[in-house]
Amino acid sequence: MPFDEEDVQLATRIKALGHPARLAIVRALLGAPDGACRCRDIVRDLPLAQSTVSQHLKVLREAGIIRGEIEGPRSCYWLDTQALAEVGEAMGGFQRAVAAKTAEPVGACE
Amino acid sequence: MPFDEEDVQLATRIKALGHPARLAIVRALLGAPDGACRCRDIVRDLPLAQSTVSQHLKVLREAGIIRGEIEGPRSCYWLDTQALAEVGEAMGGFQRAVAAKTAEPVGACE
DNA sequence: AAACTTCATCGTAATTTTACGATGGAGCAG
DNA sequence: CTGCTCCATCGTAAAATTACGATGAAGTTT
Repeated sequence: MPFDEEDVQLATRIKALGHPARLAIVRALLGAPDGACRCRDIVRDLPLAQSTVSQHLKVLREAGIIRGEIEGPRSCYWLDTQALAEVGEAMGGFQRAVAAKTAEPVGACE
Repeated sequence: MPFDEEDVQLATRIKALGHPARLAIVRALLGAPDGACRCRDIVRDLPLAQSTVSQHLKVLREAGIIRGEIEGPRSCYWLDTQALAEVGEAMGGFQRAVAAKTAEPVGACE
């Protein structure tokens, strides 16, 4: 895959967020009143089997979006705020570029 | 898939952006000096077969990120600025929520 | 010790994604 | 009309994703 290494990582992170369940997980982590943890609650709130949720957590972990401590029974996850902010930054860049363009509509098309 | 319809659409759009090639396509469209079009140039700039690029364009089109006119030879694509801005907005929301949290670090974990 | 809860992981299956070459349609150039 | 370029689509194949249930490890409770 001849693509920029940095782009591949960004794409991986974006892709990790591209699933309703994982979106829900990130929101749950964001909304956690304590620092950021949680886990069995996530399973309880999602309409998915426990093993499937665990798998989604793994995807997010491998993409670097979240971090986790897997000690014994109660595991614990929290957001990698840096990584999430980086993705947000990239998207914000798109949004800003789009805003700058919206003045000049389509242009050369036919 | 018992998920909120709105979340499914958002996830689909995010997912569509989660591939280096499609990221490159969006950037090319953003960087186009004319309004927004282009097509053979995209193929030329990507290290992928023409049919593969066409498929990526289809993914972006079906996710609502881009729109296109497929008249005869020179097809033409442009960004759905609204849709892209919406994704950016959702991500920006994450970024902002993260920024509000960064003061209070981890919290309840062990 | 025995039972229970909380998870990660494994095995499995169905579906989707990714990528290519081949094919064929549509317009343009000769 | 013939050939050319541009591109969507089809057929195909390999790999990844998504989702379950089953299993078993690691603490906790009784």
